[in-house]
Amino acid sequence: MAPRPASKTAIPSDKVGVICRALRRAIIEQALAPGAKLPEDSLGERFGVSRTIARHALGQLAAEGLVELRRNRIAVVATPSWQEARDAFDIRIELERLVVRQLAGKLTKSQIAELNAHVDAEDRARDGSDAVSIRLATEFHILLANMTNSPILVRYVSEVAYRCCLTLSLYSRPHSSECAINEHRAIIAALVKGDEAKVMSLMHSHLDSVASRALVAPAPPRGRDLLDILAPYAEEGESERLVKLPKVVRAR
Amino acid sequence: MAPRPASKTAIPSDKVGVICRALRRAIIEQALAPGAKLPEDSLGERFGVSRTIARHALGQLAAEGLVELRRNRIAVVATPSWQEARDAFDIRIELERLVVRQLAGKLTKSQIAELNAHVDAEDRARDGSDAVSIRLATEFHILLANMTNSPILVRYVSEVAYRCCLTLSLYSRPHSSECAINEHRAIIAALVKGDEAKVMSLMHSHLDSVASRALVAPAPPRGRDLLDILAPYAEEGESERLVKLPKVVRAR
DNA sequence: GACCCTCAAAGTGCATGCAATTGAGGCGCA
DNA sequence: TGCGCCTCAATTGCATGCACTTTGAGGGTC
Repeated sequence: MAPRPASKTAIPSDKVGVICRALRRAIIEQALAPGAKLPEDSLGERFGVSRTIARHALGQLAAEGLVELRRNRIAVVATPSWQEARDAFDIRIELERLVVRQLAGKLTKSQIAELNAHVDAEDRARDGSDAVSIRLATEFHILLANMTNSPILVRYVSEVAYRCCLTLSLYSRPHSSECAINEHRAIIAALVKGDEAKVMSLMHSHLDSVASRALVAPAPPRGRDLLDILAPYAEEGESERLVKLPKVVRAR
Repeated sequence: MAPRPASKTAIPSDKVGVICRALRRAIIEQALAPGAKLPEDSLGERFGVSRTIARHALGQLAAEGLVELRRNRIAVVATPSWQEARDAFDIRIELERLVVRQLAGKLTKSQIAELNAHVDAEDRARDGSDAVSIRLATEFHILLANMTNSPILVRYVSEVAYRCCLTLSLYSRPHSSECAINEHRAIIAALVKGDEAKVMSLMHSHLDSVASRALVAPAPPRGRDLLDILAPYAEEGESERLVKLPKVVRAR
């Protein structure tokens, strides 16, 4: 075995998990934009593991919908269609309504404190980069899900929240997020008060407004394949011609 | 609804996918009961691939919650706790309400025919093994999800349905499923009629009744670790003692 | 100048090999 | 007999190697 550089391997390494978490975070902070290439060996080299492990991590992320795997091709950060984005938000709304329904009136003092602290952090980050704001906002929802103590719910909410985050980076215009922060505070308040119906409706309208602020037009383009971008402009029956446009247009 | 481009989520049509599908099916038909061991090399040998591939498949199934992966230990078919089963059903109810909401009044003739044909198949299988009935019932729900043309929704519904199926094999007593079949027919009828509210409530009560028929008592035991079974019987403060019981009791 | 053909470089698909960990049976001891 | 330690086969964790596929750059042709 290759001489391992003094790493404290006494702990269960879980290298795949490490890579997954790193990539997830990079993706939702838009350090890795949709369409970015993720070659196995670069990944392996970057994280000090073999291609085998990098590959395994990519497989997991693909199952979560954050990465697209095509046979014999380099993996890329997923580029969800507008419709998929809309679907993801629809699912998310239902799941998070479930979260707050389970949580209403059941939060402990320390949980409430934790939530408030998180929103405070969101507040402080308002002047920072959009990417960080988006990540914090997403993490607020995941924090909530965690408090349900339902591993399944946590997993689904996290996954779908990450996906939504990814779509935001594709379809969203630069937005101000103050309102979102206030909505988070309102949700906490309703949770504490224990008003189940109220908090479900708050969560619903919160996510709905995030979605509709973000997914304004079904006009996608950024980072997508030129062919896809041009498709809607093709006249009826012209698709054949489009495919054969000169190289420069077909370029990726 | 406008015809949506078919899912491009055909991830790997390769060997990993084949193994995953085979194992999923074996698990929901209870050919592989919860707790059953899944050694990488047996799997590889059985499917004519190397351990690498078998391992990858196990990773995917673990991400779906059908398999439990413990470091340096043989993978086993998952044994969800009673609470996890309940959580899975709760999530499933919300997701499937979403499915029928999207589908109400929008089914094509051929889709309706397909659904009816499936329920007929369920009917015919009523005399067969319980395992097949359960699988067919599950596949009815997945068939519905497929008709939404939302890859994300399909994936989540499938996953959670498989999980529920798995829990049925753990906690359910032998049950008669005629009522379930009739409920399926009622759902189709309401879908055709386009009564959104009605079909959502039908789906809700259908799944709720399946869940409550199945998850009767929070008393689990089959196939679980002895320690877990004995845990509730431990007196306060005795847990320490329990852990140190002689080997024969700790046996798995 | 645009097209097409060829081919090497880059990258994936998968099997295999070796080290590390586990747990089950065997041996000694009370 | 019963309990604990020790050892070894079984099994996983991971890296590496080889074959195959895709990519895209260069050069020849019209």
